Amino acid sequence: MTTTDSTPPLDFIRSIIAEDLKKNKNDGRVHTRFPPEPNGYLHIGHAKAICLNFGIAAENKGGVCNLRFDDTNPSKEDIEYVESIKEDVRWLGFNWGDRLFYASDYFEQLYQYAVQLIKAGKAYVCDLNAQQIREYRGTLTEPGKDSPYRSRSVEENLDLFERMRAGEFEDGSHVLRAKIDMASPNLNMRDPVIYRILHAEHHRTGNKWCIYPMYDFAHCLSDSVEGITHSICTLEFENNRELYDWFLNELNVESHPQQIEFARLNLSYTVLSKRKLLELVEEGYVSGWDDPRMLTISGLRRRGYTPESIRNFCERIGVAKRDSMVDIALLEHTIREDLNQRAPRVMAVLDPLRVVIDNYPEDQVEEMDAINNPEDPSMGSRKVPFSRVLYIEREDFREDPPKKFFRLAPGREVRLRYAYFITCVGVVKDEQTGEVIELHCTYDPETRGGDSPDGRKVRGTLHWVSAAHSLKAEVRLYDRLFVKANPTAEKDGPDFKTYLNPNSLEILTSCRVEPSLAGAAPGNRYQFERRGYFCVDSVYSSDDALVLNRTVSLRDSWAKIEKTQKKKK
RNA sequence: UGCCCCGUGGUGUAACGGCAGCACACCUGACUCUGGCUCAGGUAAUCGAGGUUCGAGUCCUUGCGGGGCAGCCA
Repeated sequence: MTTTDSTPPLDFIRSIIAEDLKKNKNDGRVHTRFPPEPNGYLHIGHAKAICLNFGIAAENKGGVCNLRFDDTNPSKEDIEYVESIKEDVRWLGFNWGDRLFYASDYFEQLYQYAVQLIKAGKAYVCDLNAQQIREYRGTLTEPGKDSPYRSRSVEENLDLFERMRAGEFEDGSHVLRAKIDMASPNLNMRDPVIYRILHAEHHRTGNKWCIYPMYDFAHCLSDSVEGITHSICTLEFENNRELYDWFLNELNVESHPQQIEFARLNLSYTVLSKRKLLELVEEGYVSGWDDPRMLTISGLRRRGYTPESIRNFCERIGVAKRDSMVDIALLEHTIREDLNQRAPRVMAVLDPLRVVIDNYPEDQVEEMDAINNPEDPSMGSRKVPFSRVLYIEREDFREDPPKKFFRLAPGREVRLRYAYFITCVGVVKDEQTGEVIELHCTYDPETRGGDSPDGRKVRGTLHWVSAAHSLKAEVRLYDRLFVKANPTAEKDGPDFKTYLNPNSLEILTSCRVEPSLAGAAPGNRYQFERRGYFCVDSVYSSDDALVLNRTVSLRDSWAKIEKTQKKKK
């Protein structure tokens, strides 16, 4: 096949938009919006929506994307959330320019739309309480019945609605409802509530209002007011689309956006619903919204993820209508891929084992040349001090090495990266516990820099630090938050928190890192050679106490070999 | 049980009605001063049954399976 054009295939939403553009629908405009409710922190699922909406705007000439806060329920919302959302969207690399909006900006306008609906005989004030409304709504299989207040006169409705606004009534005593069809097979169309009384202080409008519009009413009209062309939302709003269109048709607005639904993101071994995340925060299972184990944007940021890696992830998972569960391994892949290119390499020993080089001069210190990033020569090199007493990783020594173990063992020679070949000549153990507490080795002075002039090869290369020169550090290792791929799978199963991974956080307090990490700033990212990617924690780390988070481990084929070896036994 | 939506390798996603592709994961091998990276290769999929058609993952019918909807939440 001859490929004349190499444009990547479009997802179904971008295809719709491309078609619209071809037909010059909306005068060729593309205008999207990202409309979070400020009632929690953004997570990786929101990142998908953000990348979609801002991405589509950016891909199309003249396209723009609004940031709009859907703040119609003051009882759940807070200014803390709007600030964090703005920060997160910005951090992800998107810019809403001067297009920052709030549904609360439109409260007066929305009220007038409601009045218009009443005047058209398409809305009425209902005095039924919540319980009664539910009963009158009918069920999935049975039609509902009309509210006794459905036939109030326009005048009476106008009067009542005005008094609702004026604060004459208590919460719950009246609602404004759209007059549609109590027998509709779509429950959303059975005279939905569009305004409720809520004597609550709003984070932006204060006490100006005591009635607030419902989502279905506010959202379509906010979209319309802003001139949105494509209103992209998640699948659970599919049944709301009929209502979305109903309001815009009845009110005869000039701008009628098209609602398009896509499947929200599910990720294995975690939960991604605001309610559940909030539960984890409030009940203390994690340290906060930005706990590095949380798949919130702020958690991922603190964990060491880059915006690029997250955007890349969102691009690769695609957009479709099918319910799916993305493998967390793909997220881990995208951050490894990014950090492999940009993270400076450094040597750090997480679980130190003391090594004495018996034939190395007591007071000698050599500065070894180490490459900062083999993937990027422009990052140069640095000096790493080498001396007689070193630390290596405890797991890099086995007194009785299994098959295919290429690291240090009694009598075996390995390379210390950028330094010398060493051979293990002695093992010192704790007399009580039998634990190995120190190794004695000899080095071959001819192998300085890591190569042997006689062409001798070694199978293993270990990372190390000089005991006297290394810095102490605390390292936090994170594992998946849940032990089950889908902790919420069973409908009537146990609470999702029963599947919490008890070992999702491991704190190592006696780590040793090479001296070049002195003064490392919060947020700095490194590759600890042979261990993984780490970043300086933005909360706990300080000048005199380094704390690093493991973003993700390196791929570890030895761990796989060892695992299959154990299985065979 | 009413209405709406969705079924393509293990996972995610492509394929004007015309050779089922890509990525992750997994398994080999090569290379390597990171058991990393890179490179080469491999295993593996159209939910079932009918129908339309020269030809169906794609269109139609139907069955099965999954998800959503009965907030004065969004």
